[in-house]
Amino acid sequence: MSRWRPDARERLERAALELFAEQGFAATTVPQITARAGLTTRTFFRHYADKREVLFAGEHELPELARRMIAEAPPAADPLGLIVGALRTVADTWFEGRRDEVRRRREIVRSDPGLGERELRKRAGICEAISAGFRERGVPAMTAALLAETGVTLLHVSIQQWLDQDGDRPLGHFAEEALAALRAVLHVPDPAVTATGMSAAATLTGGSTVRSGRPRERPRA
Amino acid sequence: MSRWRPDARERLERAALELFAEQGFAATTVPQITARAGLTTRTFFRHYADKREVLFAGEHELPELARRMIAEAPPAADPLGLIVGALRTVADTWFEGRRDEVRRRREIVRSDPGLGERELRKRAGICEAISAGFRERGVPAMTAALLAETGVTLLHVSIQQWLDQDGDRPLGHFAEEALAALRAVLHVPDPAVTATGMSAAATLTGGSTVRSGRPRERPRA
DNA sequence: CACGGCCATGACATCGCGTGTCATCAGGGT
DNA sequence: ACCCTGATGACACGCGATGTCATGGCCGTG
Repeated sequence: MSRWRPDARERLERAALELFAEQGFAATTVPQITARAGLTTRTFFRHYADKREVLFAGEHELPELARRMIAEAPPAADPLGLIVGALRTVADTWFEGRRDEVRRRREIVRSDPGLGERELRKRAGICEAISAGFRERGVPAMTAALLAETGVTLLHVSIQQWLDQDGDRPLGHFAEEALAALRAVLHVPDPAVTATGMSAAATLTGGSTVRSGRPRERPRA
Repeated sequence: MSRWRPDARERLERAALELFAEQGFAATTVPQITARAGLTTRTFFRHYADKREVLFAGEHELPELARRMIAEAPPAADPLGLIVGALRTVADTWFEGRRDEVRRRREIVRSDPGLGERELRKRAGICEAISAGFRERGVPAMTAALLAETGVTLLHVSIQQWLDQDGDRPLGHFAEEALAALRAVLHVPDPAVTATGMSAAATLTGGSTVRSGRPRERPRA
């Protein structure tokens, strides 16, 4: 272990984080990162598929972990219970106590559309894994997909509230609140009002041209 | 109208679609597209922010349309009714009758991770627009976000089933089925079964090292 | 009808990302 | 001692994406 310092990935991630915070993601080049880490550009791309990926390292196992959490749970457990339990576990073991760090990360991701896309892809990967886990327990495909999407949505929505709050209510509280709100909103057996909503939507859609106009030169970052 | 043929965008999109179908998205270069369209590379990027965007042209107004559909509906309408109505409208006016076309598009998007990311971003944009529409009607932020995510999820899940089916049930049927399934799944009390799910999750999470392993050189397209 | 601004496009240059390829050099097993 | 493995450096290169300037129809104005 004399020729190369053994912590290449750690150095790369640290350097990238620093530079992204200092001068933004788009303005930071890979050579800058590798220079600060004492490595070469080629080495960077041996560790990360692209420049964005350096921000999402460490989450690579989440899909597989999520799938196992769902698939290997006791056979008798009901699906929603699994979602709620997983939500609580993730909230406690992954997020709680790291709020400022998560906030800083969110700021970086928000600053660049490309990073946002990558984040969405990661979420979709976890979602698909959860869905697969449910299918392994015999849950029909559509129900499995809905359970997975709902779980991921509940976590995402509650995380946003958790990060935006002024106080310091734990993430779990927001998750419970989100589930309660979702339930409240879906229990609506009022066909008359539903019909009103339909007609309104149809009115707005019917008369408007759906395809027209063109964007000019796009205002990029 | 003699110096330039006036349908630059149409030609670009047609050429891009053809080339993507012929030789794949990644293997197609922008110069190839512009050559077939009789234009230059620079012109391509005047119309589309990046190579992927040429596949998503025409959806640019969807977020604004969605926001208006929600925000400008009759004040008395209940939120879920709006979602259901919008779902039905979109299913009938946007998707119905285009199943093969939508299938082909899905195949292209599936073939490239970058296209998948862009698709997710578009979905997220529509979701945020719907959420904004609900907030304009006074719906609390968390509820608005949940409604929007739920609506988009229902549409997405039902579209997948609709595309995968052998028969030709209309998309609306799948949407109704999805809503019913989501309700059924959420219509569960919170007994001790939740604790079972929790313990299983905790067991799986507790003992495993969360950060380890590294991907080798990634297998790109 | 002539002038001039507007705007879409062409032509050119350039930067950074991402990849293929080969050489180099540690450690470990035989 | 030998070779294999595996991580890294060094170099080249193609393509995506952008800035800048030139060109020349279109259209409004006087």
